Amino acid sequence: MVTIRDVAKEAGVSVATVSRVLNSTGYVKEDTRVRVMNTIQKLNYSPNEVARSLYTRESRLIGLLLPDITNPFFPQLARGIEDEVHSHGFRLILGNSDEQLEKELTYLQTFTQNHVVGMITATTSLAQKLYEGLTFPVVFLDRSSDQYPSVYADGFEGGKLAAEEIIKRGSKRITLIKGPVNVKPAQERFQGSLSVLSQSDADFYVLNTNSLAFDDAQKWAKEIFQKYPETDGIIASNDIVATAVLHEAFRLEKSVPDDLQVIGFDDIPQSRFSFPALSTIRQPAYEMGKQAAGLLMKCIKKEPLIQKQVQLPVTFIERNTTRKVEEHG
Amino acid sequence: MVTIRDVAKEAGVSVATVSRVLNSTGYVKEDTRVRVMNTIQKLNYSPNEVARSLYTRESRLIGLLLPDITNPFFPQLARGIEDEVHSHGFRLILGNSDEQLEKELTYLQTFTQNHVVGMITATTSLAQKLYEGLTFPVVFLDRSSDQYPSVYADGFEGGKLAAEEIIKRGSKRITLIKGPVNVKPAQERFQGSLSVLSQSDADFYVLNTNSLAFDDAQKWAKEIFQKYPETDGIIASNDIVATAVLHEAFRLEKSVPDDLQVIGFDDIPQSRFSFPALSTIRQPAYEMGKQAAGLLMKCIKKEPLIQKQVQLPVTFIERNTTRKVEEHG
DNA sequence: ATTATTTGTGTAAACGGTTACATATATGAA
DNA sequence: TTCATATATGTAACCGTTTACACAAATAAT
Repeated sequence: MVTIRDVAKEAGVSVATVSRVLNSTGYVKEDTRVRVMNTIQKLNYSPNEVARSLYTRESRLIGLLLPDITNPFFPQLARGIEDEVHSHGFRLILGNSDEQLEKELTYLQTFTQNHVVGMITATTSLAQKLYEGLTFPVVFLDRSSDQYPSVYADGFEGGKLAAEEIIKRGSKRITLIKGPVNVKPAQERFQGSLSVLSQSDADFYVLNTNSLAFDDAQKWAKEIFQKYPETDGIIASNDIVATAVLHEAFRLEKSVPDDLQVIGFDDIPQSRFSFPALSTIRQPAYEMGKQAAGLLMKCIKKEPLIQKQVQLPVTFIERNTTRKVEEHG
Repeated sequence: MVTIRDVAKEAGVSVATVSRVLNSTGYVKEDTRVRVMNTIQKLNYSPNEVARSLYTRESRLIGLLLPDITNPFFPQLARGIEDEVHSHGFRLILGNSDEQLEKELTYLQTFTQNHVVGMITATTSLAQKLYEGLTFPVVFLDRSSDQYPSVYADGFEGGKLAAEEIIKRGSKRITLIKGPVNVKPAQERFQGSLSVLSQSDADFYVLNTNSLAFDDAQKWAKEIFQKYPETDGIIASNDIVATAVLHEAFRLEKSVPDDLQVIGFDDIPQSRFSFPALSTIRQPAYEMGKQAAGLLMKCIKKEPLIQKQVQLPVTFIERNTTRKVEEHG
């Protein structure tokens, strides 16, 4: 491995000078600058980030903690983050927490030990105070926090929107799927929908669930049609659950959207490929990731934050699991 | 930040001793061992990975280079890798290459500069020789290589399987979607299917495409039914494309699987939620990730590899976009 | 009792950068 | 000319670990 000393010797200067041209700091004569640059090229030298990081006490790494990259909502977030931080010269250390405290701790330690300059977490921090001792800035994503900068979609509004749209389109016996209690965004949506439903003249039934995973979704779907067969509108906790519901509805030969309307949440990429294409409340996942990363960049560069909390708007994406509103006018 | 010296002083020993208990190397008396351990606990000391890495010249980081985490096939791979390496105490630096040489280079440099102990790449290495100068082991995933250890599914066999199954189930005018030429696994599948089709008595039409992305898939789908409206069987280059095809078929009110059979490739998680549920050739993505990581672990630990190339079997997942074989006898 | 070996611990030199400080020369102002 | 300042470069300390080496005490072997 070629070190800064090799370059210095070859170029006939001191390591300090090489360091100066590398970082464009201090004074260095143009002649020597090009000489050093040439030597760097010639020796194919690339500075050791670890050594740099040891002295400066910070790396160019950013920690990213997600519940589970396998859940189709998160790759979008991750990609938005990656694109943004990459353009600033930072790289990501990725961790899946599975919403388990232990794994979360492991990664917090990893991030600290590796001198990350900041982190973004989309995990329901089971212990917010874990983050207090950290020496680097933290941005919460897909979770709100009043202590820390955070980026999240307006879940409550999204929940309201879903309920309003489904009512507006004529559902009278609505099933509201309540996501896991420990997943905060899911609860906010739930509360939003609940607030609308409880003031409407529609009957409604709340189904309690404890997971948002593929494998469980089908189970909930079956359960709904058993327990509440006359339901004519389902507000799912996310698109995965909605898709499972759709699937089950087809199996039971229910006609969507004529006899049954379904609304999802998230607008994951594959939702528009379901049949019928899923109507859903869209969270701008990629954008959320980008914004969270942007916020973190500012924290890192110690620029003042205009606003610590960024709440992104949700939108109703009208596709084919809901009826056209004109039809019902 | 509490350092090893703080611990040493507090425990009344030298830094060497602390290091010894940390790494369980050399001799250290039981009394002092527990004393040091207690001090570590008391001061909440956690060793600085960067300093460690500088001296030992290796970190506990592993580089992971993917084409695009947003493509639903890759999160599965990533998760398999993460689970495996995590259990060995390693962490991941994640990069998206978008199959661009420049980004690939950036990450190769990042990995080197950060002293990763190894890397896994699922990118079509545009320049295999880039990997020659690397100081750490590399495992290719979802790509075969005879130089480097690699883990991949049997794409050729998968392609054959798809063609065989669709023919067996009675399609006579088959459309074969040829994925992007630069995506090797897609080409292998294509070749596999081609080899079967060309020896069969079915008519077939090959559609050239240059992307596997969501956004383009719908375009190809429309194109197929325009150019070859009488087709009664479509072999898609992956599940995303297959889903788009399905969607378009529904729009055109084609009956699947009665008038049109569709087979995908990959078996991404959401494929079983499409309607009709997608028949597909399954690649065991999670398992592939795990195996690749396992191979890398062995390389890192300098254990001998029993086999450098791991080819995982593909399987036909019979769902509802293909007819039952009995029906056709 | 003497020597060899095992056990236990400390000192200081790495690892490869960055930067405070020292020094020297060039340039400009008085 | 003389002093102040800007420019240019080098020396060495430091970041927080690991480990080679030295040394001493305890234990085992003769």
